[in-house]
Amino acid sequence: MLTIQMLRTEKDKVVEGLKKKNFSDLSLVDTILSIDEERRKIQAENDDYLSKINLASKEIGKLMGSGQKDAAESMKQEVSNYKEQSKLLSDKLADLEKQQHDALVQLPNLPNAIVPFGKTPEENEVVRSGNEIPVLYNGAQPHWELCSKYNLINFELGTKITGAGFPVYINKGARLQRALISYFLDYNTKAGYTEYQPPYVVNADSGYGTGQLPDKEGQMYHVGLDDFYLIPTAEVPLTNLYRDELIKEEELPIRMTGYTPCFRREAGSYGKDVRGLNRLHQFDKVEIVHFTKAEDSYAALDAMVEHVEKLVQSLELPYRILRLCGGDMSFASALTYDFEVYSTAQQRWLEVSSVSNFETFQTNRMKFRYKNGEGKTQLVHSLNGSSLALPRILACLLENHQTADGISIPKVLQPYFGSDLISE
RNA sequence: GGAGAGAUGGCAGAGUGGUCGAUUGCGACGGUCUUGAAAACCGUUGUCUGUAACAGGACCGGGGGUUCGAAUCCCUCUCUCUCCGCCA
Repeated sequence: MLTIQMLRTEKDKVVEGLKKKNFSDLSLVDTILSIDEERRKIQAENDDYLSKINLASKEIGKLMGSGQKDAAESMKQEVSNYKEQSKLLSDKLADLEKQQHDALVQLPNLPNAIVPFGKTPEENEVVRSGNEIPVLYNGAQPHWELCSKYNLINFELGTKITGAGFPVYINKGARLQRALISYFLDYNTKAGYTEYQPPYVVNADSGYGTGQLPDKEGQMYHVGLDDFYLIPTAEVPLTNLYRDELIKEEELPIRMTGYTPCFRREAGSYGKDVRGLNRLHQFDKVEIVHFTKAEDSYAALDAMVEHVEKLVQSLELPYRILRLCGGDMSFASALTYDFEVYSTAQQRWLEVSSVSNFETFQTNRMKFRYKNGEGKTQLVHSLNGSSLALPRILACLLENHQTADGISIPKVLQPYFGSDLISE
């Protein structure tokens, strides 16, 4: 969430940013500021009463000690008056604090200056693209046909044991997926990311920390008996590792990578969007998370984009990188680059990674801070990205690398997969 | 799952109703001494809120209560440790 200090000192900038993000309820800013003003006024009044109570209590202690019971009794009477006043004010204060917080979390992050104006995905900017779109042989098929032709993934079996959107990977399909995960993790750790295996289930505090809760509650699977949530992405457990931490400047930057399954309810999706591997309720993903000092986060974002780009390039898939426009960006992001690979048989672009700088939006809510050289505490900047989401990569590998003889495996994967071809 | 013990500042660890936001040690930072370093000695060293700046206020795992006054007493939740049981 945005800091109240920013709203107070840079209101115009905030409003301008919210407009770019197509946030409609701009009056919320004034509402928050007036709550804040009231809140501070009440707090000052209440603190004054508390101060009087503290002083009087010390005085009573002294009076009791010197045997002046009558004087002590009359002061007790005085204190109880103060306490009544203070009780009223502190109830009001708690209410105002809650109002302010509830309103503040509704404001999205402000977009960076280079974020394009726009409302829809069509207005995203293509930054660059790479690898040629292949010309497929006559008789090429979409990936779901290839999955059953080579017995790689069985969608019906998943439907039987769980439901739609939970595919079963079999034989070479399972092996290819495992090869991709190992390759991605090795690629990330070689670049300096530390590998983590976090829990796949998190508590509500973690959900709040990264912003899935309260608004996107319906997107996560909830384990009611224990009040846990299945993670929708490794970003949630990895980023929350540093919730409520205060670290030294020298500990930054922190770079983490982790492979996890991801669980998403995807309520309301339908049609060609969910065909085959396009959109699933459970899928695998390797994530990278980066924490930096404030002044380093945009250089870190560029480095992450370049890192993911080289990874996609190495898979020999046609791709493009988009800079998302204000209206298409996520709630928490200040700047996002999406990676899409081209699904040649479906003739559409599929998103396989989204790399974002959240600046202090997540860390403010999480209270993740560091002490800078001058001994001042500052909010850490957080960034994350996928590297990469598995199913759509798998789909595009199958479709783009299919030949009449079978599916050829990109060079970088061959050591992990153990072969250069999937054939019947 | 059963029984017991515990949770205090970056870490260790005192503190069982008032002068405790908290003894002390370690660590860290600054200084003296030294050619330099170590040692020794002196000093500083939590977070949040609030203010123009002071002041003021809150915080001893979370929440609630008793009291004029709570780290200290009571209730409750969470977590950790020890023993027993079960188990990949």
